[in-house]
Amino acid sequence: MPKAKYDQIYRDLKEKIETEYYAYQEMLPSEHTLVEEYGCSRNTVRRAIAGLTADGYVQPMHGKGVRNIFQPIEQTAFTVGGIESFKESAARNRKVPFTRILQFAEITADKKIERKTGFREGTELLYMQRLRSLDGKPLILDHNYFRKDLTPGLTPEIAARSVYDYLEGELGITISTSKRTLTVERVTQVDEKYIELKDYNCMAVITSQTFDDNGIQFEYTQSRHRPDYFRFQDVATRHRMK
Amino acid sequence: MPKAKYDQIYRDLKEKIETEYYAYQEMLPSEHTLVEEYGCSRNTVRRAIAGLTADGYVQPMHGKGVRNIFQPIEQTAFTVGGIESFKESAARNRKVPFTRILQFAEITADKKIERKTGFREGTELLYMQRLRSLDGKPLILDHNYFRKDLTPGLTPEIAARSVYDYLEGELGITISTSKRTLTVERVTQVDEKYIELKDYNCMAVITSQTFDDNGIQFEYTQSRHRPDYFRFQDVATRHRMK
DNA sequence: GCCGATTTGTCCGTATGTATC
DNA sequence: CGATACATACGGACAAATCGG
Repeated sequence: MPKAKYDQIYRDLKEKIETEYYAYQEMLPSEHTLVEEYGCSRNTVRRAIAGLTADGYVQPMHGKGVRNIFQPIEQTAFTVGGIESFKESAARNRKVPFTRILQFAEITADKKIERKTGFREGTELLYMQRLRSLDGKPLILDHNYFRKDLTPGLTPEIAARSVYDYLEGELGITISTSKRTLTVERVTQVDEKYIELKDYNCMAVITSQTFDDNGIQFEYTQSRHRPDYFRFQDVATRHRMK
Repeated sequence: MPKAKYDQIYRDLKEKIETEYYAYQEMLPSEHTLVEEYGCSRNTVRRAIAGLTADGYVQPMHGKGVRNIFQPIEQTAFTVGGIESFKESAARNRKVPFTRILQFAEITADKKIERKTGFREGTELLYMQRLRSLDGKPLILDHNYFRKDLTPGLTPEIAARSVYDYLEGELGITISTSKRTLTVERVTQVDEKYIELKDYNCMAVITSQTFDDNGIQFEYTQSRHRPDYFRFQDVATRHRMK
């Protein structure tokens, strides 16, 4: 729970933007004004604005001001954004989540697994396969690999509820960085068996390596989504070239 | 061309990480050390490190140091990352690009286009449809909408080379933010006509709204990729909850 | 367990540069 | 040209986490 001042300002401005207290395309108050409003230094205000910029909420313009460029999004499909557990995503998308464990096993990484997951050969791993349903419809098939030594006491029961709740709540692990790759792959027999695919022959696939606050990878996941319920969102800023 | 000191340091460290001058999982020199090396203030060093953190290159650990968590990626498919023109992406993926113009027309936004693109009804637009090939293989189908008043003098000839070169070079437009949505959609007749899809019945689709440095949207693009040559990469950091 | 040294995190005040109006 | 606004940079202070003795 960050009580940092810049984070308070960040959240306050974010809410004012989301609730359209500031209109789309409107200028925010100047940094100088915000400094007086919040009773802080200019650096602190700038830090909050930097966060909103990274989120694609505002765009600072040299010499002119900071423009609100936030537009609310339509939430039809299942939208993926930052690092979230399935449970959190479901709540944000206002769906009722359900998880069914298909497999749960302890394995040791071999060369093949090393290439795929990034875990060194010989690493003790927990492997699980989970079918995720939203509002009763099976939509997502997850293949997880957790480092066993970093996730002690992880049982199928926990896996059916929320692994992240357990890791963050019980074990005190801080989840920090996730490197993700998004591809489109052919359906497998397992996909077909558990997910109603109509005539789709592809799945939207997110593979991710997740690191804790020590920079140690504790998870590798492949998450296979039914195409028509998948949506991934992102804001990019152009890096000045050369 | 940014000559900012923090950017110099950012690039220098980035290169040292990419060339494995610092090994994977190794600690970078402390901020204090870097301050002396580069002859700058601590804030400036910290700003460079913040950039590397956002890129997923390093992970700072309170009280311990900054760890290198960069791993080079295998470049088999066509990898998409930040905001890039097709030409730039092709160069980064070491492929020879070719563009064929399928359509080029001036249109006026109606209600339907407004909903899709975010451009207000009545806005004068340039619409173009382009087939992109890499190493001779047709792989990507682009549908672009540009605001006509912001992109004067844009011809089919320019569209065949690089629109971004023209906008940034000739018109002096600064491209800054892009909001992207990634979905998987069924193939259309146009897809089938121009792209060798084997038996795939889906395409990887990136839709994006791009803004200039005034926060004005000047482009809407839908970019349809052949699944087996598509790869999207991303680094996410977990926001502390509540 | 305590203490001090090291390292990163937060915040402040100020100065100067640059773009806009 | 001056006023305003954001961008960069510096230096200092204190807090919080880590580590070694």
